Amino acid sequence: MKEENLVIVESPAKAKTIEKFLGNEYLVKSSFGHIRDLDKKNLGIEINNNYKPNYIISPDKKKIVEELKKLAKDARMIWLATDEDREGEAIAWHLYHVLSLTSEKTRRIVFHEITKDAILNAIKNHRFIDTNLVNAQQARRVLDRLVGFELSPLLWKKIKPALSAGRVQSVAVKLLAEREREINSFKTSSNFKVIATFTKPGQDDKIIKFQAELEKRLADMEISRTFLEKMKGAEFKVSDITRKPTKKSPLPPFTTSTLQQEASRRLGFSVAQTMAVAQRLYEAGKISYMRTDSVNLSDSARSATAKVISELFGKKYLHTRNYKTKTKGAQEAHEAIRPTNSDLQTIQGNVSDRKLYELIWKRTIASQMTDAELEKTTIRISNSKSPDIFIATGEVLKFEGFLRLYKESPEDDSEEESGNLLPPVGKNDKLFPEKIEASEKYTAHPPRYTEASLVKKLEEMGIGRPSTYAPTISTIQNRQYVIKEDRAGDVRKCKILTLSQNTIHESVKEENYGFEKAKLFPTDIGLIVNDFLEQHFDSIINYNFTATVEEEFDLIAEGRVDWTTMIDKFYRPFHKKVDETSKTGEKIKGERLLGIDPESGKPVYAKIGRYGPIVQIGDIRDQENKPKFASLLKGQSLEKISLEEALKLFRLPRIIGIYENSEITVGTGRYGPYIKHFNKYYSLKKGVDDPLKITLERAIELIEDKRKDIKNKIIKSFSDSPDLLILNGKYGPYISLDKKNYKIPKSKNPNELTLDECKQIISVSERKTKKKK
DNA sequence: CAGTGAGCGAGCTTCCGCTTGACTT
Repeated sequence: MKEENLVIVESPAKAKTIEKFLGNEYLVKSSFGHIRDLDKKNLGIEINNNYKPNYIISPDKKKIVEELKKLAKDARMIWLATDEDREGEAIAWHLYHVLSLTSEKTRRIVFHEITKDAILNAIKNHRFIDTNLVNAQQARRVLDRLVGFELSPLLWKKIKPALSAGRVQSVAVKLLAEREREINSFKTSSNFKVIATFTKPGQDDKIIKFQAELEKRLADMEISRTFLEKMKGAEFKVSDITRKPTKKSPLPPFTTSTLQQEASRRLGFSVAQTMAVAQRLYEAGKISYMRTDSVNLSDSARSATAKVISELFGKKYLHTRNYKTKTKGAQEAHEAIRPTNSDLQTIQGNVSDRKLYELIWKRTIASQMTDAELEKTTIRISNSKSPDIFIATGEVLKFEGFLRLYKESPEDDSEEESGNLLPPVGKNDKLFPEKIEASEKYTAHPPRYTEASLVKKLEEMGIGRPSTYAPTISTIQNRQYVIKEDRAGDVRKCKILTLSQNTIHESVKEENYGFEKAKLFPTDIGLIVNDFLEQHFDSIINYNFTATVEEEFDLIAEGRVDWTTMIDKFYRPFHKKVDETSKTGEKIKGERLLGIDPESGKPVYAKIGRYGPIVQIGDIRDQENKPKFASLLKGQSLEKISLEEALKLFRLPRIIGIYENSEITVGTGRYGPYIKHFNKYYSLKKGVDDPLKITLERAIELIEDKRKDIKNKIIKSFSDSPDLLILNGKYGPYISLDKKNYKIPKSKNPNELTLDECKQIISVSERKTKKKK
């Protein structure tokens, strides 16, 4: 009798696992997350009916809901086993109503780990749906909808269509905008770092070389020179030695956010890629659930881990521990991300799957290993000519502990890098400097965010959830508030003064700096939207907003505040502000006057145009001479572009030469820089070609490349009908005619299609699309 | 994937959190 008991969880993979634990009088099904949501067609909330939410069954859930309805009807008892957090409670509540359940045949159960004991225990301790917690979720949902669906249309009206704003995404953009401006206003300075290289005879007459750094940095070149002059003929001795034992503890097992960070740092994964791989591993039963904010391991997982450590490394390396989460607002409905089978060090599968799995395995095992023990030695070195002190530090690993398995940073992996090996010295030992070098060091601006470091920051601020980190990062890129890219660095000169053999030598070293790899840059639109929101809706995108409303959601969950009262208090002033802002002022274009064009005497502006950032010579109101426009190039921004750079852009389009008796021109259009030849367009390679500098040779190369590509793309053409082509596209072969594309049935070989067959495929598909309409 | 412009004004866009597929022309 499988129909006796119906258990509903959120994830199908979880359902499969649980079914194994429970006897066959239990049928375990999943809801695939939320089954209902606010109506998307309008606000989905009846403002004047005490904020009554208008829930509708999500289109992609209709099938599963029908199935669950049927099963629930036949079952004797329904166990709602969704996650024990706000969202999980709401899912249970929606199920209860949508499936028309009754309190007699419904039980609410919860467990935080998927083990037999945990589940049987949950069944014993069943309860009923917590309405207060459900109401806290409704408040969360309604608030997010109100903010998103009132602010977004305001942006369409004031800035441009299809933009968006929200409690989470707008804060993410704000973080990037603020950091970018910090970087723009950062003034680089330099000072001099002084390093002395000493030699000391070690065991077996081996000479040990080691370095010591001057305790303070010197302000400039002249001061450095004076200092080195003073060091000529100075005598050095050890004035003090300290040895201090230190410990390094392992990091806790992975949460969604820390997994994303480590996979980014060590494997170079984007956050979306990490989640896609983790999802595969989860569905294959290799790892526990990958969307979690908990660092907790179940008792059984911990003892399995302990067994592995004892077997692989011995008891000496075992130190089981419980980690406590420090994350604000963590709901801890699941375990940490861990391997389901601790014995499995690696898995079959593609490279990414294997690498991510091994990372998870190592981190989990290491979390239950002993601390690493180190000894840090500090040698202070004084000299006869000045009171200044040189300091040499070195670290020796006494016991590797968890480091045997999991190095803290990728750099730790290279053994010899671990630096300065110090010689055995005693107090008052004399030391002889081989050379002393003062080299110029520049201060660095605050780092730009990567996808992963932005997630980390959001998590620290308690904004967003494990299930939304990756989608949020995608959203701000899709809206083109932010672009992820590499940017070329620059070269600068570092002055070096070297004292050796009693003479001072001056040299210059070139240093690369400022190279950015896969960093997030706010775009002009991102900055303008952010400024607009900051100006009018600071209270919403303020870093404290989420924290404050979370406190209120907690009060609702405790039954101390009515959720509609809370929403009303928020909505009234908010909506008033939206109305006011909507009425006043005109479109925001981020316009900036750059200066006067020396040729025409007209003003030059930078602003957002219909298709993105542009520069403009002349006024729009000038009826006789319409203004001239030019698009900004990649890497340029409205905020930073200078008059000189702007004027250069007007040199496009320009003719760069003749090829095949026809002019080649270079310009920039709405899709970026291009070259034009015979009325055909060829895009320039992003990040490689500069339209202001491109040569005729390179342009011809691009034209020939594109011609080759087109040739390779054509599988078949017909002389009777030159417009009809069989092409090789991203999704395989297809037929192209009059800018429309048609799918080739799987049964046909594209190489053998005749013209008549093609025409038939086209007419069949035309008929189909007509029918749809 | 193809496209390389700049006041005609239709109808559309959008939030955050739960969870996985379908299959591109």
